[in-house]
Formats: sequence, structure tokens, C-alpha cells
Amino acid sequence: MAQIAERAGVALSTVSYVLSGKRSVSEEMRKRVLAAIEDLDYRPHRPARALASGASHTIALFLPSPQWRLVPVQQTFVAGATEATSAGDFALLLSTSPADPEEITHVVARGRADGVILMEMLAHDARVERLQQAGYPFVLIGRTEDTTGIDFVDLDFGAAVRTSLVHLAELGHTCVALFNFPCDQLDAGYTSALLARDALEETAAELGIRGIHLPCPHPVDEATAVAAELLRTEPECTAAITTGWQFSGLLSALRDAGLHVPDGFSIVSVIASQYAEMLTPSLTGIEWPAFEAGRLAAEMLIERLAGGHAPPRQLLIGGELVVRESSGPAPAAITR
Amino acid sequence: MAQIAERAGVALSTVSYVLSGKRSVSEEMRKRVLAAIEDLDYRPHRPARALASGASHTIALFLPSPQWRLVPVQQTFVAGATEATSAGDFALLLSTSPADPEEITHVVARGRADGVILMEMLAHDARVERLQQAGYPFVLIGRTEDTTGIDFVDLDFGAAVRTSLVHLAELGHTCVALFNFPCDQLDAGYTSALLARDALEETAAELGIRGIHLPCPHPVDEATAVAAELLRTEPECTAAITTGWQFSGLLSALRDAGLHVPDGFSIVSVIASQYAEMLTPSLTGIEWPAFEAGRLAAEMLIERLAGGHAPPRQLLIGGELVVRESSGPAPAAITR
DNA sequence: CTCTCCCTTCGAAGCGCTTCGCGAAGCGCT
DNA sequence: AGCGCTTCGCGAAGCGCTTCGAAGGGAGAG
Repeated sequence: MAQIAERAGVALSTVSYVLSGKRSVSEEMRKRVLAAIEDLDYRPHRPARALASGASHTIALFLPSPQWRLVPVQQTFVAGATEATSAGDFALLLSTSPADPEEITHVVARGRADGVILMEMLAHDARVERLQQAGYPFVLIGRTEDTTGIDFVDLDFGAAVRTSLVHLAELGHTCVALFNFPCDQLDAGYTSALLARDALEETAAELGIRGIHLPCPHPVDEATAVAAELLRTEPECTAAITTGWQFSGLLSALRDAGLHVPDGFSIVSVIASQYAEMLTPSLTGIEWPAFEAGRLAAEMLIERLAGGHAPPRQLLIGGELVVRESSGPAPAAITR
Repeated sequence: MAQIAERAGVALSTVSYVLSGKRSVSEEMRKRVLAAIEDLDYRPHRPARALASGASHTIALFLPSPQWRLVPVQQTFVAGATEATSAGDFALLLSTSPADPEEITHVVARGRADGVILMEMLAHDARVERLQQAGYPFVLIGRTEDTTGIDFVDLDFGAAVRTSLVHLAELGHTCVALFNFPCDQLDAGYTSALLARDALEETAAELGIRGIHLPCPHPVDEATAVAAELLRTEPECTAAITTGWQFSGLLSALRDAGLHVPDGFSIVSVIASQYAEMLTPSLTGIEWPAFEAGRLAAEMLIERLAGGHAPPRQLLIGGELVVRESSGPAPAAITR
């Protein structure tokens, strides 16, 4: 920067003001400075800027878990956030979630980032408390139970379960099982799982049909067993809503039981993606604008960092039900 | 840090030396300093450290494309790299690939990162040239044609195609099609696509069978048409190797042609993942330790940043063929 | 023609940390 | 006792940038 100043015949501070635009600079000077910058192929040194200004122009995104088995939807959040961050001339710091929630705040305390994006939220989340205590800006992908004053973007799983259930009810199903997120997530208080459960109960009651909540199946592994048990003990259950890969286990169980999809049993997935149409039968399910969601989260955080304390922005994003082959009319007579 | 020094009754520089261990400090002083750090809950300011030391302790990872439609294997690279970076007390900067390869170097020039991880490599890659010219440390996931002096981790797609072809040949297939990566990637010189093509030709020649190279199918969209055309014009072709989602289009075409998998036609995917076993029929294919690969890439870069100029490390990682339902003996008589 | 005031520009003081060189002290020797 | 040597703590000079206060000059007003 000193070289720029010398070459342009101006003071160091003038160069800085040309770059930042925080004070007006005459057209004359500005041109000389810009020419010098061009000639010398100068790039401002970010850490120095961060040190002097106190802002790193960086946001941090914490991944759900160290052993990251991200579902595609979460991977797409990351992609969207990356895109928006680059577009906003910010940098995106990607981290695994530390065991100790306290460490979340360190990234800001140490000046690595100005704000944080969190995902995979719990209804009562220690990370949020820490960030609030520290007064650091953050945006959630997902949400806590009490969202007072909190910025978040969330996929509306409650509505998704409702929509799925209504779809199945319209097809004549009167007893539907929900293969919810795995037990450990439910027990930990994973908000989406709680909302899915609540939506099942409420909507089933409204529609006057039966909803069976099955919280336990771990993806694939246990799902087959749980599904087999369901088919055995609940013969009137003719459809299921799944939240993830469990439909794979469900399909196995149905095959073993000699039930055809959708003639004998219908399936709707609340998180469908590209693979949904590759399966046989292709999967009826909710599709989500996850890339958008990730993008919005990053944009909201960047705005917040710039804006001071505007009112909190809370976005609930709806998915779209795409009807494919796995859902159909309830069987006229139950043959089990 | 000044507060720490004061509280511990030592000089600022002593605190620094306690923290960095770059000079010996008496046990007495060290204890006092560490106690003060504990008491004041002090966190070193990273940008300041970066400014003073000239190293940001950060590595940058560039995603393949802005519109990131990462295949699962690539997402897993990112996860692995994130894990290793966090473990090495480094930070991981995630960026979309800029249109201008020159911009890749900016992240280092501006002091945001000390080194770079690149993925989705071309045989002749402008990004690598720029980084070499600038003298910045980098590691590739994938590789260029000339890898002299370059650190990389790559999945061995050549070997994977060979293994797949041998598997099919052993099952009696004498004419196998390769649905390679999309045309635009092949034309751009995407190394994996070139290696897959070469491996097909070489191995087919060795085995004395026929290999048909089909470079064009865009994932899913065109794949059905290309596959239908193949089935029509090449009746002796009884198996295919796919590199991605195209098997979905292939399946459609086979269904339309009334061909059963694997009785009438076999499929092997060189990039199989969890979804491979969820499909009906489940997919025979190569599984890759992608998480490991990402982890290794990050570790190699961190080592390089620490180590100076050790000899380049070049890792070619093999996949494992998992035989499932989609591959079987060649039909005794071709019925088309 | 002088007095303000504003528009530009400059200089200098940090931001929080690393690192170099110096000096003080302690050691084993002669 | 005096020597050189090592060990360890201190002070100060940056790293490259931002930002504040003030100085200089021109224009408009009195």
C-alpha cells in the first residue's frame, strides 16, 4: 500500500480512502491511485484489514457433526451459503461442530469470523445461548423453540408432514405411520423431529384418521425391523411417511411381506431429492429449495453484520409435494 | 495480551513465547502466564497473528462450480477436508471456483489462506499453472496430466474401469459400453473422464472384448436416448459401465426395451455410494473412501505448509468393487 | 477584501501479535 | 576473581491497514 501511495504521489491514507470510499477523494487522485493499483497488481492484505478495522469479513458455518453423514439437503445448504458468501465478497469458514458448544464462540472471539451460521438445531440449543450471551451475530438454518429475536431460515417440516398426510388421506388411507428421525435426534430435541411428530398428531386428529409415530428406526439398519413389526401388528396401516433413508428399510420389509407399492402400501418421503425419481418405484415426496435456504441464511447474516439491529428475519420455507409412483389409493380390502 | 502480561507481571514478548513455544521460558513464568490466560479467558486474535507472522493458518478449498451439483463423492471430499483441517487447528475457507483462474491465487495473495486445495482437475489446468507461477502451496484432489512435483490425492478411476470391465468379462460379456462423464467435461479435459476412456480401450483390447465409448449423455436427461440408441444399434452389447446418474436413464431405456437387469443386461457403476443398495435392483459398483481422500488432501497441505519442500506426495486411492444385483452372467442368447 | 466553511488531503496513532537484539544473570572454568 | 558461555526476560520495531484530527486551499458570504 505504501508503494501504491508513493507511485501515485499521495498519502497512504488517501489510498485507503479510495479503496474503502469512506471519505470523498477527488477524481484526479482517485484515478492516479487506481492506476497505480492496476500497475502494481496490488491486493489488499485481509488480515491487516481485519486487525485494523476489527472485522474479518468472514462468516463461519458449522457442520452438524464430525462424522458428517450429511443428507443431501444439508450439503445443499452449504453449497448455497458458499455461493452467497462469495457473491457478497465475504469468506466462508467451514468447521466441524465442536463437542463443547462454548467453542462455537471462539471463532468470533479470535477474530476469525464476524458471525456464525448454525444448522441442525435443537429446540433448546446450548450453542444459541452461548452466542446470545457473547452478543455475536448468528443465523440459524433450522430453529429453536423460542425464536424471539433470532434470525433463522427453516424448512417447514410441520407443513410438509401435514401436506403428506392430507395427500394420503385424500387417497383413502385411514392409518398412516410416520418414520420420524432417529431416536437419538428426537431425544436430543432436534426441532424438525419434534415438529414432524406434532404435525402428525394434530393433522391426524383433524382429519379423523390414525397416525402412528415411530421414532426409533436408525437409517436403514433398524428400519427394516421396525417396519416389519409395524406391518405385523398394525394391519390397518396402509401408508407411511418417512423422513430419510428409512424408506429403504421399509421397502425391504414390504417386499418380505409380499406387499406391492403403491397397490398394497403407499410411501411419501418428506425429504425427497434427485434420487427420488431414480428409485423403483419412484418416490412421492416433498422437494425443498435447499440451495436457496443456504443462500438466504448467508445473505441474512451478511446483512445483519452490515445493518446493526434491524428486526429479526425469520423465514419459513415451504416444500413442494411431488406425486410419483410410491403413493396411490388405499387398498380396497386389507389382505393382511 | 497486554493485560495478560501485566497480570502475570511479565513482558508482552514473554507471553508470546509461552504461547508459541519458540523460545524457552522458565517454568515459573510459564505458570504465571498460563494462569493469567486462564483467569482472563484470553483468546489470541488470529488476524493479528496472521499479520505479524505472515501466515493465516488457513487453507482454502475451491468447489468445482458455482452451481454446485456436487456428486456425493465430492461432498464427502469436503467433509473429510473439513475434519482434517479442524483437527490440525487450521481453518478451512470454502469458495466457489471463480471464472478467472487467476483469482484462485488471490486468496493466498491477500493473506486469507496459506495454501489451496483444488478439485475436479483437468489434464491441463490453468489453475495449477497460476499457483505454480505464484509459488503458492497447493494439493489437488484429482490430478493433471503432468504431475511432476505436484502433491495430489486421486481416486484411481482408470483402475476402477479396468476392474469393472474384468468383472463383466468374467461374467461372459463380450461387448461393454462405457457411459463416460458428460461431453462438456470430456471436452474440457476432465482427467478422470480421459483416464476412464483410456482404461476402457486398453483393457478391452487386453481382454479381447469390445468396448464402446459413449461420452455424450448428460446426467439422466440425454442418457435415456443414448441408451435406447445403443440398445437398438448394438444388439451384442450386454453390459454397461456408468460413471454417474446416467444409469437412471439407462434403466429407463432398458425397461422400455423390455430388458431385465441383470438377466438381459448388466450394469456396473464406477461411483457407487449409499444409494447403490437402495435401488431396485441394487447396483454393482465401485465404492471409494472419499472421506479419507479429502482428509488426506488437507493433511498433505498442512504438512507441506509446515514442512517446506519435502518430496511431493502423490496418492492414488483404489476403490472396492461391491457386487450387488445389477450385474450377472451374460445372457446365453441375445434376444434383440 | 476579509472571514467562514467545506472539501481534500495528509500525518500519525493505533489494531494485537511476532520476533529480533540486547542485557542480566547464572554456570563451569581457569 | 575473572572469563566466556548459555539461558531467559525485556523492550521495541514492525506486519499492512484504518481512522481520527488537523492543515491547506478555494469558494461563497458579508
